[in-house]
Amino acid sequence: MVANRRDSLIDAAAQLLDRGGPAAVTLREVGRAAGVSHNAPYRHFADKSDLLEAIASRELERLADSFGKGGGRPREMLQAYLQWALLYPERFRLTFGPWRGDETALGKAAFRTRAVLVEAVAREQQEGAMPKGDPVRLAALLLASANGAASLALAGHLGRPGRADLSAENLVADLFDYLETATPA
Amino acid sequence: MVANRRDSLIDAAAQLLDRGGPAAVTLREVGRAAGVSHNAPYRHFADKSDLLEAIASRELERLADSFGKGGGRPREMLQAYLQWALLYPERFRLTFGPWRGDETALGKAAFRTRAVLVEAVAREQQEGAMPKGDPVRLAALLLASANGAASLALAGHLGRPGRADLSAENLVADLFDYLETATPA
DNA sequence: ACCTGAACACCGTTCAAGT
DNA sequence: ACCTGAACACCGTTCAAGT
Repeated sequence: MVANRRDSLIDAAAQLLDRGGPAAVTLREVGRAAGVSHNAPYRHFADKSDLLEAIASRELERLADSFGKGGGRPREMLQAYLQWALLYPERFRLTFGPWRGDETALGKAAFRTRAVLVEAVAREQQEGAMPKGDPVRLAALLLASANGAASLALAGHLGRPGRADLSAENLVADLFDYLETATPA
Repeated sequence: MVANRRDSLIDAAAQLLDRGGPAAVTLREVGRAAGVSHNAPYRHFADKSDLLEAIASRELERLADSFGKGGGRPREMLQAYLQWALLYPERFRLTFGPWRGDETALGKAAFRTRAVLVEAVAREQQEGAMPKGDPVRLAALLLASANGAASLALAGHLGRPGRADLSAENLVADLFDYLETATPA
């Protein structure tokens, strides 16, 4: 049942990430959790950044899969996106944080995730439920809004005492409502 | 002309941050740039996080000031926000990244920055240029969208070959256009 | 009150060596 | 091909000591 060593190292690193952020992902602790020495990971990853990148790549693949399930509507996809981000803050920050490489597995996974959303937006447009226009650009706006809403919510930049309605979910819902209003009948 | 030591330490730290991110902000280098020993900063900041928080706090104050200038319209404020974020990526990520404290100077500075935008949104609504509704919530959506657009642009999650129009500025402009269309005449 | 130098524990990475 | 243990340079933080 145990996957190959590379996968088990990614598993261990992801769990450490969830608990304490990127700083808690030390190669010594990763090795200990996987039952190997502290520099055995260097046989599978170029360095620590490469290991973190492998986590992000896996998260993007899973995100694309979750987009595929459900009714295939943009609204549901973005809500799934928010649930994932708020449930796994560190994975979210890592996945959509800055990269280094150009044409890595990460870039391809990100492209696939976006493509699923773009198709859903295009369908919605044809049904007259969203404004016309380039679906790639509209999907980018949706992703940007959800990303920012989740980021600000996690950082405590949205909430203030007595304003529980300022949630990431509500902000994204507002955006969809505005888009619906902006769609000619 | 030299400010007090605390300010000069923040200056040095901010420059190191711009060059190499939070990891490049080592207390040894900060001390060296400020002409003191590597642990003199501990007389002015509780720890490294506290020093980074001081940078973020200062950036938020400056952002609120820049919001105050110009025509006082939300569209211009958000464009100023994007320019700052794209020009100083590391300060942007630090400022809107996760915090620890609750009621620190950082929280107050963030509140002030948001308040300026909220007032501008309320004015726009009264002029019939933006949809009615809670201006706090609409301002939060604007900030979230701009934040996410800048974040994805910086991370390379927006661009792809031959799609230079997928910029943070354009996405935010699209949002303002949708909001205008969604406003009854 | 503010600063210094030494010291501690920790980390990423490299390398010679093992199977 | 994959792993280990020692070693190196570096870092955040603490502490005894100075002015």
